[in-house]
Amino acid sequence: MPSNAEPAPVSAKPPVTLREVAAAAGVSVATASKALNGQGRMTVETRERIRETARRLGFRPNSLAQSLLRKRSFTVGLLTNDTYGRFSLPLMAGVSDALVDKGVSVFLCNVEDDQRLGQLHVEAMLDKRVDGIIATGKRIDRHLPVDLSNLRIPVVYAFTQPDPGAVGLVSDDAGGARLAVEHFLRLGRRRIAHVSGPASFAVVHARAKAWRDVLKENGLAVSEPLLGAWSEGWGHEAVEKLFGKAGRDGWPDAVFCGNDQIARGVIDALRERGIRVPDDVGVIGFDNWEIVAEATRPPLTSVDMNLSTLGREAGLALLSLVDGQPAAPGIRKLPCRLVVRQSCGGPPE
Amino acid sequence: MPSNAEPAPVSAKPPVTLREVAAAAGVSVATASKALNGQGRMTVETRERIRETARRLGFRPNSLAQSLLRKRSFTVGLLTNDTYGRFSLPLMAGVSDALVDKGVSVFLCNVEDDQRLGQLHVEAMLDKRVDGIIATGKRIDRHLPVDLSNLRIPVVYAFTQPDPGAVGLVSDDAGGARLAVEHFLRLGRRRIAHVSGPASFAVVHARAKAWRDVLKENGLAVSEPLLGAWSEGWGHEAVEKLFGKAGRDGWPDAVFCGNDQIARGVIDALRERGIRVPDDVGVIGFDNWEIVAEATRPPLTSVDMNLSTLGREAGLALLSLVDGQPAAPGIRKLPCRLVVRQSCGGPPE
DNA sequence: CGGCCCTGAGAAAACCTTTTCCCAACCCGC
DNA sequence: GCGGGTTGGGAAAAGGTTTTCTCAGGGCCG
Repeated sequence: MPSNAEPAPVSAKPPVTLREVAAAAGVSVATASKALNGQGRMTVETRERIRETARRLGFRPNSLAQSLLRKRSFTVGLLTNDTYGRFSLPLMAGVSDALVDKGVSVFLCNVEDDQRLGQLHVEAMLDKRVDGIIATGKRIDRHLPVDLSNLRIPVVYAFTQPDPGAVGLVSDDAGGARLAVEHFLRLGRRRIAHVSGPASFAVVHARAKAWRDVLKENGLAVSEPLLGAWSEGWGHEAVEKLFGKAGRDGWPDAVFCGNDQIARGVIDALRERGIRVPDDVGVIGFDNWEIVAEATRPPLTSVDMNLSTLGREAGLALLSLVDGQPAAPGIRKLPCRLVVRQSCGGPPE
Repeated sequence: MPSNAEPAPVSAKPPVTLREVAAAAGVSVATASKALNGQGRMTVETRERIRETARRLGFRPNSLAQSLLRKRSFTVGLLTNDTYGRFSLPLMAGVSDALVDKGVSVFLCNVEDDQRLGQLHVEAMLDKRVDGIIATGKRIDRHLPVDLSNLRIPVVYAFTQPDPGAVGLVSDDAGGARLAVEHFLRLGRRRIAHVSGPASFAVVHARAKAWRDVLKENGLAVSEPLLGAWSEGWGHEAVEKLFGKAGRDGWPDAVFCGNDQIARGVIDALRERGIRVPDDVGVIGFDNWEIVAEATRPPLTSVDMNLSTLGREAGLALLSLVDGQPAAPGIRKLPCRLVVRQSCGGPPE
């Protein structure tokens, strides 16, 4: 039973093709193509007439057809296994932002830690003829569960362990740690403890080494870092270890934490003990996870890894690789940035 | 000066085409295509020979060419303006997971709140002939800064305000609030306060209304909800308002919070006042942001909006729209789920 | 006035796959 | 032996664009 007052379908008419534009302008498709791309030779009038016709008809070239011919799809794949963490999102946004302006779109590929899923996504990308792939992870020292080593298209690794000989971008963790410790030193702090995550993370060692190096360079006593978990709970425990012993003289006057959650735990635990932050002890975190850093009391000074810049750089690096520019393989470290809030206080008077 | 010991290029050889497979198998491309797709008629031997040849050569059909012909690209666009929040990530992962198995890839489009960026991305999607678009936001009651209303391809809205007449999926905030309040009631709590976010958010009212409704249905006294910000700080303030007045008798024995950060603030503030959670007061949050919910002391019972399920459903809904199945327009609400931890205690003895 | 070059534009191939139509050969029954 | 049906497989068009080649006409120089 046909309905007689059906609303117009949402507009099923197919997109305008170049052929239609050419017909409407009274030229051949070849000429139309050249007119729109600024190629070939023709009178200014012809070119303008075609352009105007295309505009009037709302012509937009079919990317699929273009890609098929040019062997460039203006598309890249973004692999990640960090779908619940907070690292990948700014990174992905950075990639996307860097590329959208160049007309390149990004396929989101969530591979978790699942080999099958990784395989599936990589094959889908290859079939769709992406121009390149960016691999991203939640850990700088771990591989994604996929083999990207013989892919015939360029690959850039961002915030994850690259294949040997590939180009990788990571944050400069040691530099970030330096930033923090040197900030403490500038403020006159001298007994700077370090509380960080599990020893199984490479960044833990990189940051700890930088912390120790800066202390040594400044002729200060060096102790062992306290390694535990990436959690608030561990921050509490660490405070117990550091400030549990009697004798205020042995207490640190600054704590550099491996991430913001630990720092949060440290600050809370210090307050519960009646130790003032920043007056008695300064605290610096890592990651600059704003929602945590701004909720601590006082707000937390923290090292920002500039992940969206990292993503942006990764996108641009991939693009130049796609354009055939050879890139120096190896790992490029991007600087961190210290975001100063109120957990370190000012210089001593 | 040509180098004489150059390492072999990473393998610049182009992918195997169907034509090559056909030639290798000694048949025409038509036959090869039919053999691989299970179409047409030919002897079992021919079919197997072609398949074997394709396998041996590592043939993979060019999606671009297929898409061009079939007028289906097996790609969809995912628009979001929540690149730093925690809502979009599980949602995006859900979409991606639901689609990858169907061979559909997802374009990530970060539009922030930028009209230009939105326009850019939508045009790129259209040019790339996506089969459909999923629009996602960080707020259920706000539009994305793009017009998706006359697009000739299907659009599904997930966790954002849909256009009238479009299909939208959101979480059932009222249902979620019910879950929380009824849980309190089952545990014997009777004086249940509600602390939530800014009145400018629609969800604040939806949840508050459900809270009030459940109380009324159970013949309990109803007060005004405390509306403020989505922050820990507001949780602290709210505790001051609720528990500042003398007279322990007037105090609530449960607080239902509009999100986990508020709940965190509430729990911390209660502890600072020496009020025990859950013994004296039960607390429930919203969002089930694990990293927060598990860090509160005690760990926080919270309402989970099942965002990855929401994403999955959005993906499937879009797919069936793309397949031409008409979908009932309007907003579909997906149930929430209460994740019980330790901030509510057991039933009273 | 003839040859040459330049200009403006079109025809056709190419990209890779799918699908429709077609054809030759073979088998069967009469 | 011949018409009709079936079987196995190929030719060609289609999808939308880009690019190379070709070509006709006109202007210029000698």
